[in-house]
Amino acid sequence: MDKSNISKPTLRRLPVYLNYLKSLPAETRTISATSVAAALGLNEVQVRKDLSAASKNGGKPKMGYDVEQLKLDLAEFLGYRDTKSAILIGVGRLGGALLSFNGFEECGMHITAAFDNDPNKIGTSIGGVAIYDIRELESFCRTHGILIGIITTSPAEAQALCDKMLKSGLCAIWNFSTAHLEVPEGVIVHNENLAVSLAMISHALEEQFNK
Amino acid sequence: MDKSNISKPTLRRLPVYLNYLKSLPAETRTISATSVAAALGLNEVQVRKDLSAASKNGGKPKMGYDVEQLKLDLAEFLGYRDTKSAILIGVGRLGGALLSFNGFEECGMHITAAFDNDPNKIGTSIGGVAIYDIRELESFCRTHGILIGIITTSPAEAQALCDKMLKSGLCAIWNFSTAHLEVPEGVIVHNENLAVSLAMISHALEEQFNK
DNA sequence: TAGATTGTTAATCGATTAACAATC
DNA sequence: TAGATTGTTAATCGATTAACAATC
Repeated sequence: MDKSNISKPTLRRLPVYLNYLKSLPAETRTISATSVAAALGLNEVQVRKDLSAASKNGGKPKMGYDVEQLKLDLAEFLGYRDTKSAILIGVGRLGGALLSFNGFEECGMHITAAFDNDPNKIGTSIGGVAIYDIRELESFCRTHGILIGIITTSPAEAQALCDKMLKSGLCAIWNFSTAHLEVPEGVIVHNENLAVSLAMISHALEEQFNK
Repeated sequence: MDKSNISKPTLRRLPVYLNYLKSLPAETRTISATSVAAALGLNEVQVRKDLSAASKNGGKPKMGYDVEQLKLDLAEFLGYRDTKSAILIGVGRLGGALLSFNGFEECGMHITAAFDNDPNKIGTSIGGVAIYDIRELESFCRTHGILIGIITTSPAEAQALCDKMLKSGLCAIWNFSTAHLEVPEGVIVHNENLAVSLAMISHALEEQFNK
C-alpha cells in the first residue's frame, strides 16, 4: 500500500480493475484475483500483485476480496476520493463534450469553470459549468485554488495558455491539444494523444493482416 | 525497419516524434536524434534507437536525419499513409466532437459514416459525415469494407453494438465508452480511458505534494 | 484435512541506458 | 584530421511470470 512505489503499468491497470468491479452485479460479495484476471484476460499473478499493492485491507485465502471494500480501497489509492478542482480552456466541441461528461466527479476531479474568448460563449454554461472570459483566468484560479488545467484549444494557442495557467498557480496540465508543451521542471503534463491510439490500432491491424 | 518487432513503448513514442517534426519551422532541413531527445526530454539513445527502427532511409553521421524524409518514413511506418475506413456509433457530444475533428485523415483514418438511433440526428451530418439509422449499420459496413468501429455511446449499449459491429465484418474497435468489451480472439480493441489519465494525474499530484 | 486462494520470493524476460565502433 | 553523430553491442534496470510457502 505504498503509493509512491507503484509502477506505471500497475497504475494504468488499477482503474480497469475498479471499472470491472463496478460492472459486477450488486449481489457479488467477494471476488478473487484469479477471476478478475480471467475476466480481463490478464495474468493471474499480475492482478494479485497489483491488487495487493493497492488494497489496504487485502484479501482472504480461499475467499478472495470483499468487492465493496476493494472498490473503496482502489478509489482511495487512485486519489478518486479526494476531489481536485480543475478548469477547462477552449469550449469547442471537444471542450463542450468534456464539460457535459459526468464521469469526472467519481474520479476525483471537479471542473469548476470553463474559459473561452468567444463572446457568444462567455456567460453561458455547459453541463452546469459556467463559461468565463479568458481574461478572468488568473484571478479565478487564484481565488478558487485550482490545481488542474484542461487544454482543449487548437495547438497554436496551447503553449501560451499553458504558460498563463502556470502563472495562475496551477500544478498539472491535462493537454488534449496536439501541441508539445514546454513546462518548467516539476509541472505535471499529461497528454491525451489520439494519434498514438490510431498508430497502435494501425499497427495491430497490419499485424493481423500479415499473419 | 521491421514493423512486427517494434516494442509497444517505441510505438507510443513515434507519433510524438512525428508531431514534433511537424512543429519545426519549414527551413529546418536536417535534425539529429540528439536534438529531438533534448527537445522532448527523452534519453538520447532511446530516440536514436526508435528512429533507426522506424526510418527506412536512416540518418547520416554528423548531419542527422533529413526532416522531410523522416516525416515520410515515420508516417509510413505508423500506417498513416494507408487510409483505413471507419464508422462511428453514438453521435452524442463526444461523437460529434470526433466527427468534426479533422486530424484523423493525416493519421490514416477516414470516418465514412456515423450511426445513431435518434430520429432527430439521422439524416443530418456533422463535419461532413452523414448520420445514418443504426439499423443500416451492417449493410453499410459490408458494402463499404469498413475496418474500424468507433464506439462513443453509453457503456450500457457498448457491448451489444460491439457485437453488431463484429458481425458486420469490422476488425478493430476503438472504444471511447467505459465499458469493458468482450470480444473473440484476434479482434483488436483499443480503449480510450480517461479514468486512467485522471489516475495518473492524481498520483503525480500526490507525489508532488509529498515531496 | 484438502483445496482454493493469498501474498512473497526467485527466475525470466524485455526495455532502457551505457559504452563503443563506424562514418561522414 | 577532429568532432559530431549514427547505429550496435553489452550492461543495467524494471516488470512480468513462475514457483512456493502461508492460511482460511
